[in-house]
Amino acid sequence: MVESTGRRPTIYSVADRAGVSIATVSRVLRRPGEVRASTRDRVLAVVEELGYVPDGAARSLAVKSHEAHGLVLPELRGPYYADLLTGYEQGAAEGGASVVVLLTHGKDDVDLLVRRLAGRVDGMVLMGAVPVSSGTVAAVRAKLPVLVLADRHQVSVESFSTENVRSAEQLTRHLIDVHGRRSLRFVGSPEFADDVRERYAGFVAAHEAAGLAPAEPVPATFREDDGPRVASLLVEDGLGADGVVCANDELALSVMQRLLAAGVDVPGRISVTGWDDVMAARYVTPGLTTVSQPVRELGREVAVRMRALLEDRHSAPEQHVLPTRLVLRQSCGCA
Amino acid sequence: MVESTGRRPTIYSVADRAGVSIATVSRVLRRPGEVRASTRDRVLAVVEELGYVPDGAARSLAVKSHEAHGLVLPELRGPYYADLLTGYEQGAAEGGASVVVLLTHGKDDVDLLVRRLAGRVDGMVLMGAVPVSSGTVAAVRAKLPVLVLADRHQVSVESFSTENVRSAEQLTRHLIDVHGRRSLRFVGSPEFADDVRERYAGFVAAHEAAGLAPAEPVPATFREDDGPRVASLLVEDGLGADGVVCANDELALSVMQRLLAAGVDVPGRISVTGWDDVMAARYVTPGLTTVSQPVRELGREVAVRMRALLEDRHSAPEQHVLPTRLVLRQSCGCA
DNA sequence: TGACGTGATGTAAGCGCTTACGACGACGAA
DNA sequence: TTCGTCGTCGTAAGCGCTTACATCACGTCA
Repeated sequence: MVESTGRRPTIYSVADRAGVSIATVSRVLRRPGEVRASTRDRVLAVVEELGYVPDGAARSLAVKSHEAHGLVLPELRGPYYADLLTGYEQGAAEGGASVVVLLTHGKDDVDLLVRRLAGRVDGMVLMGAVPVSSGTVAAVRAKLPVLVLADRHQVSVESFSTENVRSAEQLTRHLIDVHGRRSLRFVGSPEFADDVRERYAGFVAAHEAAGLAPAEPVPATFREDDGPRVASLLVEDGLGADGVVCANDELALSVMQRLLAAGVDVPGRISVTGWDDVMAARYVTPGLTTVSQPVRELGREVAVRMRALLEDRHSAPEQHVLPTRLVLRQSCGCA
Repeated sequence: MVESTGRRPTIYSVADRAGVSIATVSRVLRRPGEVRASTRDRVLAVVEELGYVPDGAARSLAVKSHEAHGLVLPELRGPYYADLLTGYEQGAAEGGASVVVLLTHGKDDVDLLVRRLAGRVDGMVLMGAVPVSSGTVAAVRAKLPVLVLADRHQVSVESFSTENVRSAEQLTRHLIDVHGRRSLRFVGSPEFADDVRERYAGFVAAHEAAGLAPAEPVPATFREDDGPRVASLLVEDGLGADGVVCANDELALSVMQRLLAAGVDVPGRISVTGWDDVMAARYVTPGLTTVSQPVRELGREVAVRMRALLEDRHSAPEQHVLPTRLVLRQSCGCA
């Protein structure tokens, strides 16, 4: 039975009722081997009876560890962040840590929130796209290990990301070499995020290797809302383009749908590719050619690395890059 | 400049350096109005100089509040949980609380983890599908407010969910009345989760209202892996069925794709419907008829309610049900 | 001029844990 | 018998905050 009279039970109530000292109660819970079986059982019975759960804050204060990691993401749309969180949570849980998530989208005091978060966790991972000042990052880094995702700008801070440049180059070359495309457009804003920048860099590299002049990127956010605009832009363009390399699947799906709705033959007249390999990519017609990233593994590896950092603070920052995989479907022109 | 010599700064270091007592430092940070402007500035300067961030555990211990909520979900696949988390995080953040997520999938000591979590948060929301013992739920409830999602089984605990029975009935009736379907199958395991049970109940109700005999459900999980099996089952069945009501979109998309691949005319020969309105539902051909749930709002409302409970513990448990919206596309037979 | 608010700050008592250290009894060896 | 040794457990000192209360320096007002 759970007692619900008045205040919540503390280690003192348990000790009292079991006729032992609080030290013994603590030992029963943390190092059962150090206490005699008979007293252990007695204490555990009381713990069960009172429904005692040790207070995490008090424990954290005593052991000087929050047993929690912070994960700061801009939002949670699409499978990318969700998979990342899933992988990270798993990796953190393996080390007995829980993860507290902070979603910055729609909040205007991100810097304050991040600082506050820094007081409640042992380590923090920051998505590159998160709008946080470098001053805040510095302050937080001085206090605890920080890992950054999908942003290799700052060499001084350790980062994780998936490969972008070479995959984008490979994808672009596929369109040029295999499908004979000559007038490609890149959709996305390279200045918006580091990974978009890298994907565009790969796009450019493939053009240069083929002796073609790369077009300027067509600016767009990651949202599908931008699709219609981009699609009509392409159509009004008189369809000078014969291929569209989009910064992510959401954009690609939206563009492709509008193109098809406008009677444009995809991929006959124009190829469309995305990035991320979302679920919809394999259900649409034509199937969307895209790049698949090992996001879950990424999350897990970051968590594992974080745990290592927490044990051994002094190791040089490294830049980790995980490989991606080109997924050829029909939207590029493949059968 | 951030000082990184030795230990992290505490409220004592700040007080020392600013020549005030720790009480004043605390006041500067929490109730700036109560301290003279000149000392306030002096203290803030030191705070900045040392890069001081108050320790959350110590604060929690002193104020007896963790300023955090626990959110326990089975996993994070698909948009449902992600949206839920997004909405919840927003609602919690408005009250100054952060949210720590616990994903139970793949963990074998869920009960222990949930109990431990209960020691680090002020309130907890549990997804109905989470595999946690009722004993644990009782223990946690004795300690802090608990809200349950998508599971109205336990009347004693307050729950939130989206409407299922009537929407499912409406959807099924649409297939029967508008599209003249006479032999429908329900795909999903009602015993698997409470919401599936309710959706099947609506399916049955529509049949009874139309004087038809409802078929037994075709068991399936929420995963798309089950799609092929179900599809071939339907085909081997000689296509006695002329419609499939699936427990969610993932299942529906998978079934539909297999059906189409087998040369079956959807929706001509057989209707397919889902539940959730995932992104893919509006990109596939034919567009997937489904039910859209206000998941984000759900999350937010749960968070708001939790905040209310945290302030006023003694209010009777209520059962909240949010309305859903039928989204007619082409997979049911509509134009 | 002295009693008295008033505002600003310091003092100190917790909050509920963990753990180093010491006390104590039982037990085996000398 | 006496003296380690060892297993078991209690004592008490923190961990870094918040906040009730005490204190103190100033006007203010009669």
